Amino acid sequence: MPEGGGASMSSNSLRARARPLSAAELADVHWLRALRAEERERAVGDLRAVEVAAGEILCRIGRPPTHWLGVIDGLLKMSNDSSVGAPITFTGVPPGAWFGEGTLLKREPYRYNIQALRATTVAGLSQETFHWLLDTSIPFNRFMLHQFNERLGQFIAAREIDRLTDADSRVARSLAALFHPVLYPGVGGLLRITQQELGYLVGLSRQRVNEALHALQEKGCIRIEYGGVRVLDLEGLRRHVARTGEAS
DNA sequence: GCATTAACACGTA
DNA sequence: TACGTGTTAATGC
Repeated sequence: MPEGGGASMSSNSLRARARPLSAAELADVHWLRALRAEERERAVGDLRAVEVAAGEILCRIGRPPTHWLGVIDGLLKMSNDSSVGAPITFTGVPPGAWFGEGTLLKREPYRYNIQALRATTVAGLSQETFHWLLDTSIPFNRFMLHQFNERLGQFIAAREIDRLTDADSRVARSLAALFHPVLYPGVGGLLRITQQELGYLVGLSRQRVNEALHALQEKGCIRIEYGGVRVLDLEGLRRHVARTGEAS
């Protein structure tokens, strides 16, 4: 799938496809565990899930948000509007991630597109319940603070990745970011992502990503699997630096 | 020199 | 069959 483009969809059709979450899916909504019983009861009653097809755009720049969103399974990406200028993928959104609170808090339209890179299950909490939790639940606010704090760390890391010139290091650090255990607890040891998708995320060709992955596998940091990457040494990825001089 | 695109073979879901 | 991976060749900055 090329950068940008993809299927169009109204929020109405999303609403029509919404269903309650299964017990297993609810268990994957980690912030629920922090809530008090009555808060959790209301949140669970409000949560809905939708299946988003590959290429579908879940959030479109300029549209008003209606829900706080989380990835149950699959993979999304956050990007700018390709019609405005060069298409830029800002970040991948893996399982376990919850996002969109910024637009809800500011009560402003989306500033990014959120598009499914492949078939993805997305959960949504209505903005009314989101604001109710924000107004009443200290555990929920604590979770939010924690999430913001971790996000800030990711932001700094992203700046650092941008300054790295070595392609292998860029791939390593980008992978490490996607394996963030607090922001993306749903990823586990295996990240389901194709080398093509990783190329869009890092800003490299598929062939160069393939080469970088093999180099990282050689170092024992990861294991390449069909349609994904298993991380064996997260710290090694985070600290990855360009190999200094072979014999010159 | 290094990364990119294009092209192709091959293996897997 | 459709898709993802591994690899090579030609091209560009």
